[in-house]
Amino acid sequence: MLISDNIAKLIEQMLDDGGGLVELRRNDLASRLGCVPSQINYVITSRFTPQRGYITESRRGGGGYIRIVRVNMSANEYLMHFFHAIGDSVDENEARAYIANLRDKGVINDREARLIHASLSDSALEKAPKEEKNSIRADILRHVILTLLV
Amino acid sequence: MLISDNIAKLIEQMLDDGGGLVELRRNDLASRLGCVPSQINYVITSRFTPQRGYITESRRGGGGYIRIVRVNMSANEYLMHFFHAIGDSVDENEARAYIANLRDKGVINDREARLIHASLSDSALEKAPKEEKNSIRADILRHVILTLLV
DNA sequence: GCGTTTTTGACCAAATTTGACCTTTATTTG
DNA sequence: CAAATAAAGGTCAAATTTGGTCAAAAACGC
Repeated sequence: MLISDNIAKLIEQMLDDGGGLVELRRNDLASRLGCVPSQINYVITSRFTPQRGYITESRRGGGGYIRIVRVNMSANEYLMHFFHAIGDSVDENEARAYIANLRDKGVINDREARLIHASLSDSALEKAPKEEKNSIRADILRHVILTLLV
Repeated sequence: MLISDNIAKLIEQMLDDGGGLVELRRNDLASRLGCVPSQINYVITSRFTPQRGYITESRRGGGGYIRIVRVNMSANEYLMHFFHAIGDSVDENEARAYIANLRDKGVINDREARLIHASLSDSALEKAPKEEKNSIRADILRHVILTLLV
């Protein structure tokens, strides 16, 4: 297992323990997991993004910290949030992140998540011209989200 | 026997062992079989296609992999009937008819039907070039149906 | 011989890991 | 109190580790 995955797993754990909120010390975490401190930043910027439903903030200096909050909204709020967050281009990984999020929040179930992913996968869109693939994906995702709104 | 056939045979073997799912490292497999890595791609794109009932996805970078899922084509008679009926072009009306049929047969529920329709609608695919719109729709529909079989 | 499939390899793209150097904030010291 | 120092966290780019693409060459089948 990758170091980054371990870092992410531990942070998720801490979020669970903290009811969706965690405040960590970057250097502690890094030395606990045997990695360089900047790798913590890498994991946070690559995995704990707003698109995946997290908000982060931090502070330097003595008593510094990194705070991560798992966003919690109603299903419709989530859908609206994502609907607006979708720009005019979404790559497969972003799509995956959105879908995983909706599934984790219980807005869609597993089967629906797989269904939506199938529609948005690179593989399904392979015939679309490269330049437009991501904007088509964004359009599909937007349509799907509208469909889910009550 | 062709190298490609050996690669395919080994992957099938791995799929058997993994209950229809395998995650492989391209470079490992290539060196194990004494071929160049790109030949693995060739085999996957020429033999492990959605049309033949396989779904693939991959990731680059550290911890990268190629994942292949083999769908159980005999799991659902109705779905397979539709799956095989899909040509390489599906217009919105045909798509609607497919979806309605699947819903009437109880293979998908109302919400799923709406979800799938959202992905296949002309409106969602408006950015796709006119000449390819219907073949992209066919690809998406195929992927969706495979997903329902998993 | 000709068209298709397979084989190869050079070059590309993406994700991760590391480390040197930078900025901000709190605390200590004169 | 102001300056110095210590204690965080931030940035960025290079190196590394994977897989992807594409086109030329070779092999195959008719």
